[in-house]
Amino acid sequence: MDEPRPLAPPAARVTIRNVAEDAGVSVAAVSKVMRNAYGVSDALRQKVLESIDRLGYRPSVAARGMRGQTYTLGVLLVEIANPFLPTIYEGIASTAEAAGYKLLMGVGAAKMPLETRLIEQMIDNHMDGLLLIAAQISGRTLERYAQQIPTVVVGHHEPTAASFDTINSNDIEGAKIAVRALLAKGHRDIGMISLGPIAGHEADVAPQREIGFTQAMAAAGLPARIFRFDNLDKARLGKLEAFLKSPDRPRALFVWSDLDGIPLLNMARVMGLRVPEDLALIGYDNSPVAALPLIDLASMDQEGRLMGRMATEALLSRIAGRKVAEHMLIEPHLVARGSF
Amino acid sequence: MDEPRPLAPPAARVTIRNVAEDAGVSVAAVSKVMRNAYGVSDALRQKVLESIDRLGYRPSVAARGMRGQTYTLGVLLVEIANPFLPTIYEGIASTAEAAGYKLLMGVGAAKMPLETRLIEQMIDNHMDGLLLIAAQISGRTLERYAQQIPTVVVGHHEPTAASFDTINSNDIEGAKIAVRALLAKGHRDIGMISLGPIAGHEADVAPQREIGFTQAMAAAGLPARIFRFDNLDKARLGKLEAFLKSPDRPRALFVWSDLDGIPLLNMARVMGLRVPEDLALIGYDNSPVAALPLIDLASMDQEGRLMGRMATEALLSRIAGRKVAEHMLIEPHLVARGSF
DNA sequence: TGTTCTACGTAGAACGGTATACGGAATCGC
DNA sequence: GCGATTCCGTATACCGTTCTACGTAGAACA
Repeated sequence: MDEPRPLAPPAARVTIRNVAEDAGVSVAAVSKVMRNAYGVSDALRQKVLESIDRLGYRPSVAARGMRGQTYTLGVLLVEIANPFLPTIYEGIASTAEAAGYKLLMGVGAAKMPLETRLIEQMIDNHMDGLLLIAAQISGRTLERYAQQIPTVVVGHHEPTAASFDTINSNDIEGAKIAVRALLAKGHRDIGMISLGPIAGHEADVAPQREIGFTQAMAAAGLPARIFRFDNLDKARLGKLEAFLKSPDRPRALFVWSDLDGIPLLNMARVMGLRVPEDLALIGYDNSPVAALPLIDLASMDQEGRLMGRMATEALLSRIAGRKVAEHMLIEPHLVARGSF
Repeated sequence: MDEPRPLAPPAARVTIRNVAEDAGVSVAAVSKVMRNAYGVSDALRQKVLESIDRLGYRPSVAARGMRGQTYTLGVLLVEIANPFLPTIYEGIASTAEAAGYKLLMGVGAAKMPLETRLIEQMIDNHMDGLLLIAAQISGRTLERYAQQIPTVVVGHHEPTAASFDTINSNDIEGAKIAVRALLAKGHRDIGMISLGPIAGHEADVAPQREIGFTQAMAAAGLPARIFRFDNLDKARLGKLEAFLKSPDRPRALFVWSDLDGIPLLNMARVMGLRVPEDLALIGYDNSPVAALPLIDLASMDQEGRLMGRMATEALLSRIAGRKVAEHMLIEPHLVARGSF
């Protein structure tokens, strides 16, 4: 064996200098062509493009970031397993690609310190903008970061935020739609399964849905019973089961998310309850599993693709210079299935 | 309104120079502390660390990447909706974090040109290494990229690759285990649902599982019937249904992935077939949905967390200088449930 | 024809770090 | 006590781009 060389130079990169030399022009000229900036003749552009093609040149994002744009957007996801993220991501990806932007993602795992580190990491990578999907961070912290980098937030209600945009499903209205659908089927004893009590600041979607639920029930002159189960509680499934078995549980349930709705429906059937006769259910997110015939869980659809597209468009316009914040709500709709 | 200012300077960044000035030392000294490089006294380190803390300094990844390391690993996922990726990702994330590396992800959407662009993007971002999860790219292309950046591939069999490592589940053995389990329950008329015919090069997991299936059936002296359904075919569900209805379909099925296994099981029950009496099923990936009592689909578990950890460790050792390729197989195990 | 524009192209500083070469002080070996 | 070695810290080149300032040539204008 030979000496422990310090990482043999791996196939030297083609740089802008090589292109300039090959095309017989200045480095700045090549840079201009890359950014299709002002002041390049067709003849020069042609020469440069040929050299770029011949040499297979790709600009270094890192080097670019030091002075100009990186044409990269950072996407921060709560957690990777969440079933309604893919549709949002689709909307983001197609819009970003059409605009010539690349995406790079980080996963926050629903832990705050990790999320802030990821945001900082994306700032450190000189990304041009940030898309936060269902992030848990507080609005104040977000305001601070948003002053350093154009930011758009999805799935986090912060309607008074000044330095970033928010795109949300109209969660209040969504809950009302679900309640009205249950009422229309003749149900009166309606409860809600929600998240909490810890994650309970109004920015999150669950409290918003609670508001809608409470209002819709009040409008019908009915009492609003809300049952909250902690997301991180390991015994959560057991508690949900105990809840189903309790004698005075509601006959119909609006469930804040299919994440809880699917296991609930599942347990109910296994316990021998007839759905919807003994227990009616409407969930939220319209996750793919809810659509399985064996599950057949009615659910509120959030138009994830549209949310993704709108969020990305907002971010691009912010990058282009917009300063005034935009806060948008998208109307959800009910996907009716056999569970209610 | 005022003039269209060119993006008001957003809260000037704290640079290494500010820290140096604040601590009264040279820029190089600060750099050394950051990289805990050789040649710093405790006293100096202390001063610098205090300044870093006071000023809230974070090094720019982009600037770092131009000469040194970025301490960032790129993770390329086939597609975001795949249910067995989260466990792999968990293994990757915990290992990388423990080693002081950050992660940034890209989603290939199972499209080759997109995948190559993402790999190039990660190279352009000066990432220190690449983790490709179930990428579709050909081995030859991978060899080329792997010479530019340390690379480890997961879920893609390429046992002779010289310039990158591969970490895989032992898909041949996994299929054999499933077949043996079906045989042990007395099933003889066993078929396999696989992917194809397009994606059919041996590097992918489905053909590997076909090999194991064929060998195990041959060992039992039974004929091996394989039914392939195209992944991208919009009418795929309809074809699966037609398959279930055909009179000579096998009584037991080994299904290459829960992605097909769950809809199959679902359709079977809806059609009134008894599982496992009329149709026995074993899937692959042990996705969370398979574990739902209403589904209760037996499935091969790939030890995703372990795969993620091993892949990351391999990548780190490659970054540290290892040049000889490693190819590892992890033994899967059956999670027995009521479906067979 | 001389002067002012405009369009094109270039040189060189800047970005924020890392790596290398080097100088001075303290320690070591004999 | 002296040269050699080790330890610590600094100065400076360098990474690959973009951006600013400027020079030059041809066109337009008077």
